[in-house]
Amino acid sequence: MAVQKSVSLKEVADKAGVSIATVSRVINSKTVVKGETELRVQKVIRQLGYRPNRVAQRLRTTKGASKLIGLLIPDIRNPFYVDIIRGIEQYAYARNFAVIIGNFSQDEERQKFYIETLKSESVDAFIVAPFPGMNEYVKELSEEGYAVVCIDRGLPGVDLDVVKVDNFQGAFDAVEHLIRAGHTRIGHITGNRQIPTTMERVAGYEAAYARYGLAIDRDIIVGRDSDYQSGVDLAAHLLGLPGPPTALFTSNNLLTLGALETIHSRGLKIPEQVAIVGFDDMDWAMSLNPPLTAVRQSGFEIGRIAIELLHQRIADPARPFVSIVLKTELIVRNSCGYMLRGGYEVHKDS
Amino acid sequence: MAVQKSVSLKEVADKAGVSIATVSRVINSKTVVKGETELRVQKVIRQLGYRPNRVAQRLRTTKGASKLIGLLIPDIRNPFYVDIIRGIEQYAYARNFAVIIGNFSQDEERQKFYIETLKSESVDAFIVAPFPGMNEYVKELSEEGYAVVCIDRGLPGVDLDVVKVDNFQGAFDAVEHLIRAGHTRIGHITGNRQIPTTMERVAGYEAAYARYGLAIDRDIIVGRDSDYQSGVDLAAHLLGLPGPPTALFTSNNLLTLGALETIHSRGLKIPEQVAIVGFDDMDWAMSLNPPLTAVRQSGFEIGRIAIELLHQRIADPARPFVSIVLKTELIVRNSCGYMLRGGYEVHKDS
DNA sequence: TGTAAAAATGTAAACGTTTTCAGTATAGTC
DNA sequence: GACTATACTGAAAACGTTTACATTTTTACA
Repeated sequence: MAVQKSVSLKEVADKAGVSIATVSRVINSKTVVKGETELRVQKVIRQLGYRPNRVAQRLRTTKGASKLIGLLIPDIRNPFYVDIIRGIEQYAYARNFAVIIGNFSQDEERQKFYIETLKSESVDAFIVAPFPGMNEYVKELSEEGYAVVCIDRGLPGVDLDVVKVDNFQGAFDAVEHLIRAGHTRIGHITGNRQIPTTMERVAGYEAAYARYGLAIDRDIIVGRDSDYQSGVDLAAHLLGLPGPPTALFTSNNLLTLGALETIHSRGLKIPEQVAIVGFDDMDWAMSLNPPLTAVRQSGFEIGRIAIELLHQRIADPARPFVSIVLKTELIVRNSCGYMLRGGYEVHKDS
Repeated sequence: MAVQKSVSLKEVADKAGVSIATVSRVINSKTVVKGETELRVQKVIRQLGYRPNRVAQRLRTTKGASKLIGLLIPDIRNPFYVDIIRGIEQYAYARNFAVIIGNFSQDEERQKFYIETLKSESVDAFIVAPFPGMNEYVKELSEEGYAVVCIDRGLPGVDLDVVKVDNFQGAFDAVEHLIRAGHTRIGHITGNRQIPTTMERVAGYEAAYARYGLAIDRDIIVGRDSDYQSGVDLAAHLLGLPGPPTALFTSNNLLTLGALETIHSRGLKIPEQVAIVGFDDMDWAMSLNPPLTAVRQSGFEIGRIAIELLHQRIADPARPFVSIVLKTELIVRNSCGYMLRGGYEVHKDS
C-alpha cells in the first residue's frame, strides 16, 4: 500500500532510448535538442504521464529557481489575509509556483516554527506580514539572502520591499466622514499598539480631529489586541462610559465585528444611537444590518503585487528596495448616520 | 545574494569528528550511539544551529514518513473551510507535520493542478473536500496508495475515510425550528446540486416538511452554486415570487450572507417579514442584526479528526475505512421569529 | 573526400539525507 | 591472552533532478 512510485526521468530516458540528460533538456528547453529526438521524447513523456519531481528539483537547484515561496500570515480567520492569500495564489498558479502557507495564529513560537520549516523546505522567498516581536527573525531572513516582501506593514529600520496601504489617509477619511456626519465624540478601538499599522491609523484619527479643530479625548482611544474579543470588550467599555461616544471607528475587520456584537446585544440602533466605520471592508459588508461603511483596502491587490515584487527580486537581487503604498477607498454605506454639515449625503432608507 | 547555504549533516560530522551516518543516528535516535559521542554531536548540532533539510529527507524516504500532507480546499473564502484548516494545522504543528494548502477556488483545472503539484512534492497523504467532477482524481489518489481522507462529503461508491456532519439531521432541525415558529412556507436556497452534501440537506428539509404534514412546494426550493452571488440572486427570486416564502433556509455560509444582503437591501425586517436559518454558524453570527440562528458544524473538529485519521492510516494502511459523522447543533438566536405552537421560545427583545 | 567547426548527446557529479552492510572497538568469558 | 559476542561507527548507495564537461554525430566548406 506504499505510494506508487511515479515515473522518473530515467524511465522516460530508457523508453525513448536517450540519456536522462537529454530528457531533462527537452523539458527545460534551455539547450537545443534535435527536432526528431525532441518529438520522440515528448511523446514518451506524454505516454508515461511523466511529471518532474519537485523535491528532487529543489534539492538540486540551490539557486533561486525552486518555484516555492513561503507565506507567513498572522491570522487566517481575518478575511483580509484570506484575500491576500487569494491574490498571491492566483499569480502563483499562473506561473507554476507553489505556495506554503504558515498561519501562525498570532503566536510567536509558531511563527518561529514556520520560518524554520519553510527554510528547510528550501523556499526561495518569503512573503511576511510581520508580527510584533518577530522583527529580528524577518530581518535575519533577508540578511541570509532570501527574497523577502513584507505586506501590510514594513519593518522599522530595515530595508525591504513592502506593500501596504496608506493607513493614515484611510483612517483620516473614515474619521472625517464621521465628523462631517455630525459626530464630535468618536471612540477609536485600535489594534495591537506594537503594530506600526495600528499607530498610523491612530495618527490618521488624530489628524482628522486636528483638521476640524476638535479636542482629542485620549480616554476614548482604546486598544488591546487585534482580535474579535477585543472588539467586543472595548466596545462595551466605551459604550459603558459616563459620556459614551456617539460613533466608533474600529481599526480592523475583527474589531469591527466584535464591536457590532456588543452594539447589537445592547440593542443600540445604528446609526441613530451609535455610528460605526470600520477599517477593512468585507465581501459581505452589505449583508450587515445596516450595511457597513468601511475603509476598503484590497488584500487581493496587495497579495498580487507582493508576489510580483518577489518575482522581480528573484530575477534581479540587486534591484533597489521599493515600498508600495496603495490607496484605500472609503465605501460609504449606511452605518454612519445623517450628515449635518452638507455635501456628503450617505443615508438612504433602510 | 544567493540564499546562504544552511548547515548540513556533513559540516556537523566534520566538526564533531564523526561520520554523517552517526550524526543522522543521533538525530533520529533509532539506533544506539555511545553516550559520549552523542553528547559531542548534540553539542555541535546546537553550536552550528543545524536543521535537517526536509527536501533531502523527503527525496530519500519514499516510505510514508515525509511528514507532509496536502490539503485540497474548494474555497478559502468560506469560513467553514478556514476552520477546517485551523483544526488541521493545530495538530500538524504539534507533530512537526507541514501542510500545503491547495485552494482551488471551485475550479476543476486548478484542482488538477494542485493534485499534480502536491504529488510531485511527495506528500504522503491528502485531505480533500471533493468537488463535483473530480471524484475520479480523488479515487485515483487512493488507488495509487496515498492516504486520503475526505472531509465534508464522501465519494459515492468509493471506500475512503470520511469525516462529515449529519447534514440530514442538521437541516431537519433547522426547518423544524422554523415550522414550530409558525412558518409553513419556507424557501430553501440549496448549494450546488451535484454535491451530495447539498442533497442531504434538501432531504432533511423535505423530511421536516413531511414530519409536520406540510406539502412541499418545489418552486421554493432553488439552487445554483454554493457561493455568495447565488445567495443574493436566489433570495431575490424567492422574495419576488407572487406568494413569497415567510422564511428562508440557506444551505451554507456564503448563501446565507448573500440572502441577507438581498433581505436588507429590500428593507425587509428579520424575523417579522422574513425569518432565516442558515447552515453553518460563523464566529461573528452574533454580530449580525439580528443575530443569526444557524446550524453549527465544527470545521475545527472536522479538521482535527481528519488529520488524526490520516495519521492512523499512515501508521496502519490496512485499517478498515471509517466514516465519522459528527452531530450538528442548532444555535438559536434571533432570526426566526416568535414561536406560535409553544415550547420552543427563541425571542428576546432586540 | 577530408577536415574543422558546430550541433547534439552522453557521462558523471552534486544536492543532503537515510540506511544497509561491513568493519572496528569494547566487553565478557574461559 | 585469546576468542566470541556485542556495541558502536563508517563507507557507500540511493532518492530524481540539473548541469559542467566530454564525447559523438552532423554540417559546412575546401
